[in-house]
Amino acid sequence: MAREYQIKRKSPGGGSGIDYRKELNPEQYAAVSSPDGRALVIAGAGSGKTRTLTYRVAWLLDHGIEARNILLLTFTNKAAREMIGRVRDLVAQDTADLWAGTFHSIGSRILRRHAEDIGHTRSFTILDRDDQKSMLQSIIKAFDFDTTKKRFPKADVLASLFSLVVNTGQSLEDVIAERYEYFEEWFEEIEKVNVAYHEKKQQTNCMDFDDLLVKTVALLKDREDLLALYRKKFRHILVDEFQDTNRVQCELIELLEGADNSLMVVGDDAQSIYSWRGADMRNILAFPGKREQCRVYSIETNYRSVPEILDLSNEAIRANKERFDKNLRAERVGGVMKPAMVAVEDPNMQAAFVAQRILELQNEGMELDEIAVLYRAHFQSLEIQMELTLRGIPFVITSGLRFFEQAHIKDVSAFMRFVTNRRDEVAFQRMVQLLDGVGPGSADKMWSAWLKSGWADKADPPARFSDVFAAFKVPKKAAGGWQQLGFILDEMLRDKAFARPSEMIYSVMEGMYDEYLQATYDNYEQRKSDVDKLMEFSGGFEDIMSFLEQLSLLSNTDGEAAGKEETGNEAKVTLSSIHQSKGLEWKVIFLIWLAEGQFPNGRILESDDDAMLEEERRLFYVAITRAKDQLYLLYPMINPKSYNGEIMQQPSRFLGDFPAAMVEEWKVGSSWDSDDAPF
DNA sequence: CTGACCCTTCCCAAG
DNA sequence: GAAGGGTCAG
Repeated sequence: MAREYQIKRKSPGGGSGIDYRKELNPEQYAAVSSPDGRALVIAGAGSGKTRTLTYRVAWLLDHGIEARNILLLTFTNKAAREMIGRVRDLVAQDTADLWAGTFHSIGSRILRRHAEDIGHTRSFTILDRDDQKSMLQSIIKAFDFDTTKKRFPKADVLASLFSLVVNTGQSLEDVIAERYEYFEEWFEEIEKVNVAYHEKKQQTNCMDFDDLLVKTVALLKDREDLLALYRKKFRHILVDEFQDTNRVQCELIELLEGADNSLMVVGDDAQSIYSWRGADMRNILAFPGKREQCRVYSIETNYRSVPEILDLSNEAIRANKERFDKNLRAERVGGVMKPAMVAVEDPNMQAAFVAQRILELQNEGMELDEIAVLYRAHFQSLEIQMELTLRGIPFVITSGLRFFEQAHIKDVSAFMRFVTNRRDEVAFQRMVQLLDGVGPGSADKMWSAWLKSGWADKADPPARFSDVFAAFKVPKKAAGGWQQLGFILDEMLRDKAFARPSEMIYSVMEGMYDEYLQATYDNYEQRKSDVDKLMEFSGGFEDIMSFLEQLSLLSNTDGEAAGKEETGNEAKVTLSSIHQSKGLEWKVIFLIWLAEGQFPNGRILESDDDAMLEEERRLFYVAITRAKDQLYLLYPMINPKSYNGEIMQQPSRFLGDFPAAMVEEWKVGSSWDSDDAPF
């Protein structure tokens, strides 16, 4: 295979030789070349926001700023990787010292360095939603509240509630009153659980996602020396998707910004779609007002969509009251078709239409990876998945479940978590309950024995876990497995250091987990191949701690790194929630389930909350602005599978927000191939 | 401890 | 209309 090798040319002045004026439009250039200080860039959909940010980074590097003095905050790790990759292609400077990532990953990075200062160790575990749930369940169980007269909120409800408290900065009482009023009579108990939850995280050396932000902010507030250090480090801060930052994130930015660092935030108020996790549009709306001498740039030339689609999107968002007025101008000339408005009988017809249209497009020469099907909620993709499978159309799906959150991946990593963080009770419980004959009861006893042994609190792991374990009383049935578990953990140590992540996974699989998978699941092959992918991914890591950290911070949109699909490089259709499609684009978009109660979502209609409905409309806006060339708006008239029986659906109100003349109505009829006739 | 059975809940979006 | 949680017998 030929090797591709490119020389990065350096201009005589030491700069990259980029002709910024030529490669950017005047609006983009103004933002990219902004002087030091504070700047807000309002960049409409498809206006080259990513391009602007990457060129800004290049500009800074070109003007003598060192990579280690730049902090780039993005919404997903994937976005960070892409931007850094593009910067690297642009400039000759080494970008390895540039900090780029999500708020969570940056927080995690800072906290690892100073874990001891906040009562944790460097090997703290990051809890995902599932771990939080287990921890909360055991806490609730231990309290043993009297729930005979009224039911107590479930663990995952409490997890959302506590998360909202943290992300909005409101008190527990206010959040309950505002969003969970039906739990008000449990207020005192909920507060107790919250306190116990925080204590337990501290005891077990664990942090949840929110802690990564909150504890970073607390650390910087608490320690002037560290704050000064990081302020001095991050002279230039850039923030992407600023409209979706929440209060804690904003606080972190402001702390690092200090009195004289440069801060450029980029965003689009029309694309704010995360208020439900605490995002606050006021952060972007109030940004200039809060700062002296803040420059505001507006980028309104759209390069992505044909005018037919862009005009539609401009009309669609106009129905919202809360917004900056802007008018995106299309750079592109007219396309081949108006957006299609397609009423179909039911979800099956909807799926059939999408599939058939995809095949036709493919015949016309369209690559499948230029096509996406977008929806409000993951479950709405079901019929599409089945139909595409049936017709042999390859697709990738961004499911709600992250790679790391699958049971078998979590099982394997529980071993690694426990070896590195011997206070990690959740991991311990998970690990030992894999043994035959061990359930919650014996797991509890074993954990107590482990605590009593004293090894949980020592800085170094025992030379041999098996020796420590040998003294424990275990159920007869589990004796063999228990001993084997000790040996597996021993293998994960090399003298006093840890084995490589890939060696650890190998030990777990060979030692017992492969057998467990075979005995437990009927889709053994699938799960085994996931673990293989995990092992492959782990090959890139020497250090177990950074491996585990990466794993828990990976989202499914960050995707391929953990190797979800990636078999071959065959082009595939993308199926995605609208939220996860943010920042991406395709030539053809199918937007499905445009019915009242589906999109806008039923709960939002029930709540009768204008602000939430406007966010829903912004979501619609995000969806249609993903399309470059073709847009299909689909509306199923009947929903046969709603769990209270078949119901007729009204078309989404969003379809009435623009003049009918802007779309072309497609009348869909159907015919049966004689072989497939139902009668 | 495990598996069978019944009951309730749920189907909103994610780092 | 499935799936997860709780309960009870073996």
